Amino acid sequence: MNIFSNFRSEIVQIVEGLAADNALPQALDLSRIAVDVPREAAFGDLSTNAAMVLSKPAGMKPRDLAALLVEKMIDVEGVVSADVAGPGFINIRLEDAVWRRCLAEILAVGKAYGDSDIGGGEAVNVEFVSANPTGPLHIGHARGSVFGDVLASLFQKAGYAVTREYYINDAGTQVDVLARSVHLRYREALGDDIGDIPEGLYPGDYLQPVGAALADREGDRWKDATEAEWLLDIRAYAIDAMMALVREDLAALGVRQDVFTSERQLVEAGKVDAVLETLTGRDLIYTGVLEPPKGKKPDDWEPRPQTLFRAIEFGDEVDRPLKKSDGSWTYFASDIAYHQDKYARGFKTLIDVWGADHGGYVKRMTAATKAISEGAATLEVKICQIVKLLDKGEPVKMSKRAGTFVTLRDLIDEVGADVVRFIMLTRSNDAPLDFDLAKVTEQSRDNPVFYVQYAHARCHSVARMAADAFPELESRDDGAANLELLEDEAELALIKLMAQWPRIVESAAQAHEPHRIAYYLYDLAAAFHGLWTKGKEQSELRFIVENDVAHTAARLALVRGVRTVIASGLELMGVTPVEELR
RNA sequence: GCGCCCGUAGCUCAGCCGGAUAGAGCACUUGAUUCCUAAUCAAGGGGUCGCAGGUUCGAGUCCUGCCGGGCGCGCCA
Repeated sequence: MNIFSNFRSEIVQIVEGLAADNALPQALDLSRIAVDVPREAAFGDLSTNAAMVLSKPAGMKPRDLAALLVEKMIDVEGVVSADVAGPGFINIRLEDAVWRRCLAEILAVGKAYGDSDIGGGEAVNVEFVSANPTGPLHIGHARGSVFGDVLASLFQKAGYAVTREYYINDAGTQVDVLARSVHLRYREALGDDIGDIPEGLYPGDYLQPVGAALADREGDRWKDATEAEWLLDIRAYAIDAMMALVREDLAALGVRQDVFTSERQLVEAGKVDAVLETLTGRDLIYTGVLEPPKGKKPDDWEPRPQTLFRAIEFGDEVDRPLKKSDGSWTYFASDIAYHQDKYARGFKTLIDVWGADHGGYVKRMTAATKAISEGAATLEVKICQIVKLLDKGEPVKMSKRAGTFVTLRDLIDEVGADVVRFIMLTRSNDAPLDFDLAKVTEQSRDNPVFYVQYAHARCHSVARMAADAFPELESRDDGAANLELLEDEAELALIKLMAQWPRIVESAAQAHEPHRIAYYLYDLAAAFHGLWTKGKEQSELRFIVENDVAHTAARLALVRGVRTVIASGLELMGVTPVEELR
């Protein structure tokens, strides 16, 4: 049940009824009608802009049209009053019973509350992380990982058929560098003195065990061999080892992707040649010479004929190169094939989650997606801005050589996966994020993870205390509670906030903004903490009322509702709701 | 030089398809604890929503120009 969308349907029916009676024109555009929560609780429970958005096409003054609508609205089930306000808003007040029924529904459906079918089972592909298989994930990957994972969960809860996907960039020059780095570690494991890691190779310690395992398995057969002899084998081995590392890191963060697509396999299966042949057939690929970028001309710039994709025709600024000078495909070329592959697998809605440093790449990829699907598929790229790692307000030095940790795994070991996940969603993806190691484990209102978890734990605490005070309540289910005993404004306000959960889920899914979940949970936690303290100041409002099983049962039902919604939200974020804080 | 993102309270940031008197936390001031976890709560001060135009019944939100910060800009991914 979603009170807001239900009521919107009522309004639409009223307008259509008036049109049928010729009191309003036929075929009005009703799409802009919205039902919201008024800014001030004093205005009422719901408000709608219907009269204002329809006034012009209806040829009526907003307030006159509002008055017409109000006449019908007061007859709607559950409505206490409907009033015209301001420029033509209609404020609606609902019977308390409506809100109590809402609570009853939350208790009945549990964590499924908030599930929606607006997705209609539509297939959505969310590609995220897609880090190069050259090392463990670092803190920068953490944000994209959590963002993509929770966005996918949101789609699921909103009724879409989601695929979580990881693109393995195992075909470029980076993985050759990886292979050489591993060969060095392999020789090291066999006793060679390798000295300092040469410039241009990966220096990380994490390659030592990879080299050692290789030495164990293969002996010294490649020790003094030429690169041509070992490159393919060691590269394949190293990529597998790195992907195993990445999967472990993702698992530690609670992320599990459905599909891993290998760039190399796309290339070897001829998918790149195929898609580019198709585009060539449509005259979207040509050989031309690009202008150097103005104002920032690379030192070694020289005009050169290149194989180019007509990205300009699809909204990009310049046409984009597809081939390197050595004849191999650019990353862009194989990425076109990859997106074509996703489209061919039936996805018309594609989402890519990228880091801020890839922002300059968005237009060409959306252009290419339009081209390969001939406009049938849309790609939306979500850019996650950088994460600034701090400790007590001071930036943490990100030296690879120094002991300061930078990997995702170290971060998880330090503060826990739940904290990492929650904090990564406390900002819009467009805004840079400060991740302060000291602050995120602090137990204060300033730390949203703690604040929300504390509210959830308090809900459990009340239940534990109540079980002692009223053992007979344990065997009773919430359905037996008389919710009419919930009369205080603060109690009803809490239910009204919970009633917003389904629309929060829907709007966050539609806007592709998982951070709204975190903000909502913070608000709900604040309302709950407020009611708690109110009970300290007015003892008749305490959840557990001495010698009054009925009131206690009703309030326990309310608390269970809060707990359900918070737990539902936390689980959507992939965060474990805790029952006790220590 | 061009493109993308950002600019909202002293600081860090929310603000849903344009909607009513722009919100939260921190910091500051004051108050609440024999009592379900005070790890919390209540109240108060604090704003030219970067600047200037435009569209609209209505703009923090949309459009244009400018200013400031970040990221990126042919054969890295």
